[in-house]
Amino acid sequence: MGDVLRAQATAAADEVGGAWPGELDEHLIGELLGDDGQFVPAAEHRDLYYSFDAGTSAAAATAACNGGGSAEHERPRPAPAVSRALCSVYSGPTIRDIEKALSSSSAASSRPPYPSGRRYSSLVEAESKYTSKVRSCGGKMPADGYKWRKYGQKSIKNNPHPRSYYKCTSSRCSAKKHVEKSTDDPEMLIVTYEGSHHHGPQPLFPPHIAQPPPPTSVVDFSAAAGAEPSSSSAAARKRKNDARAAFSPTTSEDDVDGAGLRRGDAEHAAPRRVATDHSCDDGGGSTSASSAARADAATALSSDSPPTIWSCLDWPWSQETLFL
DNA sequence: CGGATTTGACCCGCGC
DNA sequence: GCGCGGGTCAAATCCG
Repeated sequence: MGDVLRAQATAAADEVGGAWPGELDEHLIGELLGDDGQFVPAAEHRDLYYSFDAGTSAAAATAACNGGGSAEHERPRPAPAVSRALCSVYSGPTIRDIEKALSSSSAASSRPPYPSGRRYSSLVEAESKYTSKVRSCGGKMPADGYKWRKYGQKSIKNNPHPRSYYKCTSSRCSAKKHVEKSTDDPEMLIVTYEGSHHHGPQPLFPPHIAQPPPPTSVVDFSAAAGAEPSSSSAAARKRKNDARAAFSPTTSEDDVDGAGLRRGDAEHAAPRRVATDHSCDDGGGSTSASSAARADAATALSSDSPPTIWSCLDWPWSQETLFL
């Protein structure tokens, strides 16, 4: 989880400092992340995280997905292409989500940290389990920067939509999530995260996808991902490969209802259409959404986008979190 | 052929 | 103790 947090914290710092990554970033990240990589809320920086109001609503998320629109806060809106791209890339917990989770769990302290199964869940589920409502883009659930493997699907009582179960593909990572459609609003995906990511980077924009931003806004994937200090080129290569994997269309998070296309179907039905059709509602599955994200991001980053483009990333913008 | 997904079976906790 | 429901496993299947 630390990697996402680090990236978000860096983005937040960038929002304030205007430089990426800068000394402020490193300082802030250092404070945000504890020695063990766990998120440590820093009250003095709270305003940095939440310079926008609490209304990171699903409606705003949809607006972001659709390329801007009704901005409920004064923050500069992302470029439409980048907005859509990131919408398709990240849907994980927000800083606010995590802080809420930690604050709520702090009340119920002295519980084992990472529930790894239902044998523990009844005891510790409030510790590192939280639910987010994510408004899907055209029925697709955007990737959240991690690589997940679906390991089960179960029909749930009182919900016509089956629940899909995912594990993080990292071998030593116990993070899990399950995704189901809301009974009230099928456009809303209820994503329940459980456990934490213990591994390194799966950054949003690996080098093979997009040119790195200008020097003033270089995205340091190794740092942004919260990895331990780079100790070898092999580790660096692995991180890059992980980054690639994070972008690979290996999950079918959009296929929450089990009625989606198989990978090949989704990928080949219109694999490049959405790259030019700047629509969230591409109907091509997460694969195509990711392709669109990559294409848009590459376009945004390699074109005349401002160097501080990352500072106005309004991500994650489609979260309503309900902590259990 | 390796990796990811699907899906039925199985396990376990909980309520009655 | 039993049944129900949720979560996980693992073989089968699919795809690049």
